[in-house]
Formats: sequence, C-alpha cells, structure tokens
Amino acid sequence: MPIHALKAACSQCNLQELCLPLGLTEGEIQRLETLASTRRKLKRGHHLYRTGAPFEAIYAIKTGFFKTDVLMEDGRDQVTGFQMAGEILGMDGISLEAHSCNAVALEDSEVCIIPFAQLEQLSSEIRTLQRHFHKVMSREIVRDHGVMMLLGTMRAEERLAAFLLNLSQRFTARGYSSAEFHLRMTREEIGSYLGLKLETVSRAFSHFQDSGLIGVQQKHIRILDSAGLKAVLSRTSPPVAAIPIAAA
Amino acid sequence: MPIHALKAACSQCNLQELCLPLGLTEGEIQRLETLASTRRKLKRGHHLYRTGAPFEAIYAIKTGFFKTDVLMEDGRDQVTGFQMAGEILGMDGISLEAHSCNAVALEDSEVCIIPFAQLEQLSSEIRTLQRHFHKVMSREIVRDHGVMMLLGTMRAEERLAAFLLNLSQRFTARGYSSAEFHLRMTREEIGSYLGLKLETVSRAFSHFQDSGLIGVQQKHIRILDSAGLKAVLSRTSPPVAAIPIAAA
DNA sequence: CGCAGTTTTGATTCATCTCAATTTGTGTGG
DNA sequence: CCACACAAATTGAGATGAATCAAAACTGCG
Repeated sequence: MPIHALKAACSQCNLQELCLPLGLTEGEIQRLETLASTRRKLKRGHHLYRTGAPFEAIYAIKTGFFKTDVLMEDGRDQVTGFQMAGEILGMDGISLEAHSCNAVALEDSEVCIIPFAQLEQLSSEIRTLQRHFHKVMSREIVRDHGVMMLLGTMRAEERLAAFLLNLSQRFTARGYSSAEFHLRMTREEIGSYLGLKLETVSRAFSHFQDSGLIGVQQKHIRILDSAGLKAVLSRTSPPVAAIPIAAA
Repeated sequence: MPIHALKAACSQCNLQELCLPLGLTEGEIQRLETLASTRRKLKRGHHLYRTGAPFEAIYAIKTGFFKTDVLMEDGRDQVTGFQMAGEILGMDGISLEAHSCNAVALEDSEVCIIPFAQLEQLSSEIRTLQRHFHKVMSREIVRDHGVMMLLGTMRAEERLAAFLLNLSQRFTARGYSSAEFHLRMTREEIGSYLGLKLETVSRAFSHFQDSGLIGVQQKHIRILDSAGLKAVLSRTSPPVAAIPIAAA
C-alpha cells in the first residue's frame, strides 16, 4: 500500500473546475491544498479501499480510472459505478464510518487523499466549499437514481446506449474526444454495471456496429452516430411493433 | 399548497433518534428547532415537490409515507424509493438547486420543512449536526447501491423478499410490528421500484403465500417465516436445480 | 511466441413480460 | 345501507428478451 506524499497543488491542477476546489478563491484553494497534500498511486487492479475498511478520507481522482463494486455473501457482485479524473470516491464510507463497497483502479491511477475530519472542519469555515461538497454528494444520489432508471426500465441495448453516451459526455468534459475512446473495463464489468451478462453486452456492441452507430474494436470505441444512439434511448413504441398490413 | 406554520418541537418529537437531531444536546436541538419551525401537511396523492422545482429546503417526515420517482421523456417512470417517518426527503435537489425527482405522499402525511441555507449555516456551527447530516446523505448513497444490487443481480422473488424484509426492519425501528404491516403503495409502484411488472409482483406474493412464507390480503402483509424469506435471498444454487435421478 | 484471459458468435432454455379475462376492493351518491 | 363505477389485484396463456451453455477467435502480456 504505497502512499506517496507529494504536494497536491490543487492550484496547479487542471481538474479544478471538475473537482472539489470549484468556485473557491485562490486563498481558499491554498487552504484546501494543505489539507489534501498527500497523494497515492495505484497500479491497475489494486484496491483503493475495500468493504469494511475504516473510513478516514475521501479521494479525488487525479489521473486514472476506477470502478466501485458491492459484493453479496453468495458471491454475486454489482458494479455500482465507474469513476474518472476529477471525481470523488469514498463518500459511501461516511455513513457507517467504514466503507461499504470496494474501489479498484482499472488502470494505473493517482488520487489525492482528503482526510474527512479536516474537510469537515474546513468546510465549516469556507461556505463555498461546504456548499460544493454537499452538491457533490447530492450529484452522486442523482446519478444513482439514473442508474436505477436504467436498471429498472430499460432494455439491454438502451442500457448500453445510455452507458456509451454517458462516458462520451464525461470524456468531453475532460477535454478528450467525445467520439472516440478507450474502455478501461471488461465486457463483464460493463455487464455487471448494466445488469446484463457479458455475452449480452457483446451482442449489443455487435448490433450497434452492424447498424452503423458505433465502431468497435475490442476496447476501442468510436461513436459514429450519436443521434442514432440517443434515438435508441427514446424508443417511444415497443421495439419494432408489427404493423398490420391491412384491416384484418 | 397548504403550509401550516406549526411549532416543530424536535425536542418533543419521538423520532429524534431516527431524524436529524440524533446525537445533539438539548440546547443544540433547540437551535435546530427554530430552524425547522414550519410544517406542511399533505393529503394522500399530493406532491411534496416535483422535478424541476427550485430547491430550497429538505424535509423530515413527521408522519406518513412517501414515494419518490423519476420520469423519462417517453413516459416510463422509476420509483426510486419509499420513505417513512424520520427519514429525510429532498437531498436530490442540492446538486442542481432544483429537484430531480417527484415526491408524493402515499397517505396523509406531515413533514417538517428545513430551509437548506439555514441548515448549512447551523451545521457549520454545530459539529455533531454537520457530521450527522453528512451521514444521512451518505446513507442514501449506500441505500441506492443496495437497490442497484437488487435491480442488477436478483430475480423477481429475491427482489420482493428483500423489499419485504427491508420494510419490516424499518417498521421495527419505528416501534411497529415487524411481522404485520400495511403496504401503502400499489403493486404497480412496488413493481416500478423493483424493476418488475405489477403482474410479476402479484404472482410472487401469491407464491410466497402458497409457500407459507407470508400471508397476503391485498395490502395487508403478515410475515410468517422471516427466516424463510431470508433464505430466498441467499439462494446459493440457481433456483431449484433439476437434479438428475441417476447417472445419465 | 505461446498461453490465459477476453471477446465474439451460435443454439437453446427460461424468467419475465404482454395481453386478456376475472375477481376483489374502495369510495360515492342515491 | 346498498348499488354502482372505478381502481387494484389476481390468474392464465402465450410471446419474447436475455440468460445459459458451448465453442471458436482474438489479443496482448510475459
């Protein structure tokens, strides 16, 4: 568990606008900086934290890509989210003062460690920080509602379309191409997140490709027809309703 | 939209231990009380707030029962939760300063209105309140992860069993019978929450009854074999694996 | 350069949905 | 208090989307 103590330097971080410092003055950012002064590097496949681990800090992703998942006693598991640079990990742990899911790096990554007690202290002094932290937690709740909608009401291809559009949008917000990106997770992990089996995910990818909506080459995705993907989402009528040829 | 300005009196409320005041000293509770001094009564079927409404306050349920749901453009909707006395509603609105779901009373209900700006102010002064509010938000995130697990990995009867056990446990925490209760929502609402059609919910109820796990009479539920219900959840092997009679 | 993990694709099965009919319950007004 | 209308719940039969089982192809890592 290598913890590299490096200056975090929020003030020089290009993720300011996505991360906790959002909206703070320079002076306030410097105070936050001293608090989040430790970073931690993780190799691909390594855990940032595990279910049951005592909760002490939340983490801001500086570089890399993570998944969070929950395990049932009988071995079933559910990926609850994929997180990328600028997003906050660990808020699940506040409630019981122990983490309630696992966070795993899907590529070599680096996080800023933000000791929670100190964050609470500082946020009671800096109104903007307090408000922003509450927004970050609330955003997580809203995101979860979106996933419930996806899992509760959508068909396989709708789920995958929603997933791809969401990734695309988040990559865009980080200055990457919205049309072309590299998936860091396996088909099985996508399936777990979307409530599908890996074969179903694979078939949906193939079908989207055959329809000219996307280009797929293993983990490399190109979005060719983003409007078409959106149309998959808002299917008004049940799939391809059989249309009676004439009055029966 | 009738707003009855009544003294909230957290200090005399029997939900203290479940609600925001948890862990506060008497003096602190009195400060919280002045802040949450307004209540609002809602008739069954009425909205506490709707998607898009400006966010100003969160709500503590004093009496009654609510559902929250999210609507998609094409009309599909997903019930994201059922809330009962002592639980907090409205945190979805913090993120965008507008509500992102609907909250509907499923029976005549009463909530305490807690203006959010004032709550933030007070929580920056009372450490215990700040911490507890963060725990409440985090608990919501953890709960949502549980729902994702349910929607993503469980079969119909497992979902219903989990749902019933969860309700039972929450009624218990409020001093009601854990074995016998009245459902305030329709089969369709249960189905929406569990990602099932109402017919499937009804069939699962009937099957549980035939198996002697529960007694069902419309909305009245008696849990006859809570261990049996738990066993439905932790099915290690796929349902009732057909066992070969002899070596084929 | 080979092997293990990942992905794709096919054939079949099964759980849940859909459509439909009936029963039961609930609230309203005569 | 009863009858009516409407909403909710139950039950059945059949359709279907995704899971399962199985095999082959690809990839990239060591």
